Amino acid sequence: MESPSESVRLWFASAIAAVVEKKYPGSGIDNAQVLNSISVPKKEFGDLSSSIAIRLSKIAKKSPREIASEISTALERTDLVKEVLEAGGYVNLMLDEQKYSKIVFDAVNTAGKKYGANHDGNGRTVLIEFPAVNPNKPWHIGHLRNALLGDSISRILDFCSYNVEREDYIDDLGLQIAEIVWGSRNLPQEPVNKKFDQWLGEQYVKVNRMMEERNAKAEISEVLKRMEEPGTLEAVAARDMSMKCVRAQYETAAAYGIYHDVMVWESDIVHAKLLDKALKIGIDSGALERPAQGKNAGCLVMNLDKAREFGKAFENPNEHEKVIVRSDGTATYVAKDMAFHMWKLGILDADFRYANLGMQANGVALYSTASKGEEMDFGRADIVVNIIGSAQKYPQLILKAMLSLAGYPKKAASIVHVAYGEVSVDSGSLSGRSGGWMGEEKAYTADVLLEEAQKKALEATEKSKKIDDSSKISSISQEIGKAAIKFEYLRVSPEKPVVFSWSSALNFEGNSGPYCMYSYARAGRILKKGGYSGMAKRQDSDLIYKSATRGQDFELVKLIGGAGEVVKKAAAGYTTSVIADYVIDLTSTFSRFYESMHVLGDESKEYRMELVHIYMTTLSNMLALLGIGTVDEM
RNA sequence: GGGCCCGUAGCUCAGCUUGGAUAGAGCAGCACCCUUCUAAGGUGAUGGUCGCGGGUUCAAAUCCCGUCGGGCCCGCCA
Repeated sequence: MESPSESVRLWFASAIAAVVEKKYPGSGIDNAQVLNSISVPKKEFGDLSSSIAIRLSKIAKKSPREIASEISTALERTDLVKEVLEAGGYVNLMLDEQKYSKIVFDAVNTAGKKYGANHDGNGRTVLIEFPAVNPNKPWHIGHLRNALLGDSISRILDFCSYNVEREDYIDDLGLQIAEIVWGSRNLPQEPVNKKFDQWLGEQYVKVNRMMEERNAKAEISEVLKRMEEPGTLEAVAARDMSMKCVRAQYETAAAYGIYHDVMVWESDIVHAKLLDKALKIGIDSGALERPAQGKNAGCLVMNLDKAREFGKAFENPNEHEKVIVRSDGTATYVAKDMAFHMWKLGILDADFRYANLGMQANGVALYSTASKGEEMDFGRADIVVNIIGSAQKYPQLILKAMLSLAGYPKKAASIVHVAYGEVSVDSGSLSGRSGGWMGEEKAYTADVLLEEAQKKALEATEKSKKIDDSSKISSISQEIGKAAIKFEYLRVSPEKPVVFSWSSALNFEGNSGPYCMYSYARAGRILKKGGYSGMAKRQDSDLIYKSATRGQDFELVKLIGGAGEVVKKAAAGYTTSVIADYVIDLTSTFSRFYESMHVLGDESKEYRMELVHIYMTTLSNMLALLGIGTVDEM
């Protein structure tokens, strides 16, 4: 499935390559180089441009202008070609606006909600993990970055025909949970008078203070140990409390329109004995060793010197071994992660059972690993995507190196770490331990952020007095609030560190979610006023293309024709910012179009309404990839 | 000591994978545009040593080397 822009680009490349082959045989310029030389120039130069003549000039010992003009003259002409001209050494292609418009309009109308999609994934399974927040506090604005990235990347991959499994990892056996189990026995009982994750997060801050006062380290490590034994009071309490917390966190997720397919619990990984199987593979393959002497004697370690081929990170003069299993026989985090990834990639068959936790608002059931329940076929993924903070790059590298050394280099290569910069606030850290997420005036939680955004949207919607129905105002405002937040998060590339500010997170103008939604609503209104009723079914419907010009309407047509290439780029780089960027380009081009050309004015009406229609389809498809919905009016 | 990331307009960012024509948006500020399809909008002007210094190249924000500033990682923590 090629997008219109891609087809034209490929055609242009092959046409140029044919001329080059004929005029300059043996030049060494191949098709890939020609394709690479093609770009979209400023509109005064045309619609597509190739710089190949500049490259050829040295080989051919002629000026770029001479070569470009030679290529322009000899280039094959088709119906689609209006003109091919040389300018400044470039070969510039100008498309026939009527013919190309028809191609784009047909492509959008044929594909509809699938316009921009492709089959690149070919049904391969992607297991994507996000946000893996510890189950002892509400999602804060940093966790939200993870969740929104994961959600949007999932949508993009799904659009590219991957079979996407959205997985969340729940660490119910971590130190933080042990601390809160300990706290529940030592703190005075307080009633749960608010959302459970919020309540638990606040308790956790109190627990931390008390732990320090009482010097409770030894007691807590005892709790942690007992938590790992199935059936103990501690294990049951940990799981129970974690589940309540995750349920509350998932209310937040649902409010943002974020859903998962399966939760994997650390306690179930332990019970399913994944670790033993994984370690056996590690030892048998020689990836894991037992040093007889040195500081790590008695441990099971990975030899970092053997991992040098996997990156400079392992050329560390200070560390030559990574401990995988401690001398007391307990497993480190890395060990568990290795086992888990062996499961994700289908290297280990786990005896996971799954409980159906019920239908979510998106119509998909949520499953959770459990001690008993159904058998399901989660895992066995072709590609594993982990949305994890940049701080964990090194552990992720170790994981991949270890899988390679254990004999699975291809599987290791199919693990993708989408690393994102941490979100911070002026006042400091968002840590759960210190309670930094609680803020001073307003808590930095995903819940509060959404509330604030929706409050602001409600004020703006009421103020504009465009809508009468109050329930409609409320539902529209909710969408707008969500959109504002999502767009602000997803428009920046993930590695960029972010210092959170309320004013920029709640941006409603310019490059923003609400601006895009406004553009959509505005377009819809034009069609409504114009009495648009679908592409003209008349025999002579092709006549509408006579109205196409090379003005702002064609700028919009070209941009719409390029949606598919944008999606491919986003999927290839696991990045959402290219979509956001494109959407801004699209909406502002649309604004220029309708400001400069009256849609319902004259005999061009049919054509222009159809253009507005395909614009709406494209915009809504692209916004959907960011998890942003559309509204009819605002 | 070693490694990774970030540095582009006053502010927030895109562009860097794969080098190409005068480096793009938004916000703020300036001047305009609501009797004409919704002003959450549009137009115009202003604003840039692409951190800095070298190198490669016909051509560098983009590639290479060095350097400065900021952040992160390198544990028998998770």
